[in-house]
Amino acid sequence: MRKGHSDLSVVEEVGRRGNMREGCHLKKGPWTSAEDAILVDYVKKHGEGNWNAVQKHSGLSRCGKSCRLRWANHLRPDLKKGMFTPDEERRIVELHAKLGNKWARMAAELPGRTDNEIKNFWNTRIKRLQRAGLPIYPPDVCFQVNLSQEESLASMSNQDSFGSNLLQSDAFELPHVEFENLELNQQYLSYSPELLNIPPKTIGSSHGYGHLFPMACPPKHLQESVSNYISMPNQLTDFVCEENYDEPCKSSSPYDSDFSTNDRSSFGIPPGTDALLSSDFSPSEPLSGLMNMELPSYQYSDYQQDSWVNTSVPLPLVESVDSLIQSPPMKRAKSDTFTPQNSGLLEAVVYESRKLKSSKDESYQQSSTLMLDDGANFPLKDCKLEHEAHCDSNSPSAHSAASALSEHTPGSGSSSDEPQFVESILGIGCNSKNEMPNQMAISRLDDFLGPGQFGHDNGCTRDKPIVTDVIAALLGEDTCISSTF
DNA sequence: AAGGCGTCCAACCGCCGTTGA
DNA sequence: TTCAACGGCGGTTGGACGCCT
Repeated sequence: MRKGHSDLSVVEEVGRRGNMREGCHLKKGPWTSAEDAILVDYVKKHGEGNWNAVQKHSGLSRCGKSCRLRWANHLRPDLKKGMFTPDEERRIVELHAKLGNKWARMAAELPGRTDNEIKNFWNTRIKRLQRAGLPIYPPDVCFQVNLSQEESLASMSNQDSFGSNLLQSDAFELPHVEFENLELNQQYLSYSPELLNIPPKTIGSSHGYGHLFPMACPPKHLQESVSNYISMPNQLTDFVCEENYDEPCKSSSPYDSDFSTNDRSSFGIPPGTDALLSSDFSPSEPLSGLMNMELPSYQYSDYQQDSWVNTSVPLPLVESVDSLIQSPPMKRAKSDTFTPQNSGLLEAVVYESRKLKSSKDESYQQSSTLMLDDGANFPLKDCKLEHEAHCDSNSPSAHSAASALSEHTPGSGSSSDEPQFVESILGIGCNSKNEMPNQMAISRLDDFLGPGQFGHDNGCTRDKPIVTDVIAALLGEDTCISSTF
């Protein structure tokens, strides 16, 4: 019980809502110990459930809902009180990566914990990470989630020949990329946590999660060392390689040892998951302020469509990478690489005008990127619209996709969002190389468009050649880039 | 000491699915 | 089949508290 609430007000319940009857005088506000005792006594005698009867039989001036909530969150004998243990925290992160904001389901997996507790924990954690500009999922969690989801995806798609073929192939083959020259591990390890812009509380509180997260603005020398690796443009600025600074980064798995394959996960986005459908995400950008917190599992930041441009054109110059790296992320988000994603209408207009201008001025490669951009717009927009009419709103992916469509479109419907749309489908927003083998990308497109829609007879069929061209172009360049390393 | 600010968390709100009459 | 009651769930609110200046 909180202090200072002895003066509980008795309020007239409007009776319009829920199960409250009109005219009933029901208490609101904090519960007193006397009320608790009454409720406990009642439940002991009658068991849980039938909460509206509590008021009738026990004289409690509380609505059934309130009784249920009180019991479930505070009076249940099996409740575990106190701070979350490190294991529990980790479990919550994993579960959230898998389930999204399904607090009740998460609570079911954590004996003695309530959905409210977990929700509060998550929300404060999210806020903390947001402030620090950090991704919300640690790499290992992302990887685990990805693995499990890949497995379930594989089993689910047995009936779908298209998907099945993809999955039976090396759809999720992780390209082997080596970074012999990359001494990032060592370099990162040499940094003490205080170098990171992470509040000490964050670092310490999550037992390994806080300091695991990338920082928004790494130290200059780190940026410089990182900038040598143009394969990892700005993402690297945010990357902290492994869970513990005080231990060398171990290459316990391809995932762990390979930046190029794990960088998506490194930024808190489980690869091969709904996140790819729900939105583009940007590991290279902090999540600060712009992240949609509701996203199932794979919260995303709504910007960074430039990253796909970065990866779909030939390798950027080192200088440009440097400039990217050395630009404070938030500043960059509003600078010349900004997108209207989270901006106002005015910015969307400016973005459009710049895009138009650049289509005239830019070099072949740049313009080809824009062509990709625009080429992708067209068919996918059609498909998108058709899909919206067809998709099962109950399906998580459909929901995610719908979210992506709606939430990605500030001021609703700026076509400049379409590249992001494509990007989000293909999952190349954060890092186009390696992690997205061609077939996987197509598989995701198929997922997005609906089971079997892509590549089958459906409303999008007429656009398929264009779509595939776009994908091929993207992936071709992807492949090209990845093979460079 | 006091005010501002951020964090925590209990409780409420409103929507939705289920159930039973 | 319809409708109301109920219960579950996720989002949001607002007060207490602690830290900082």
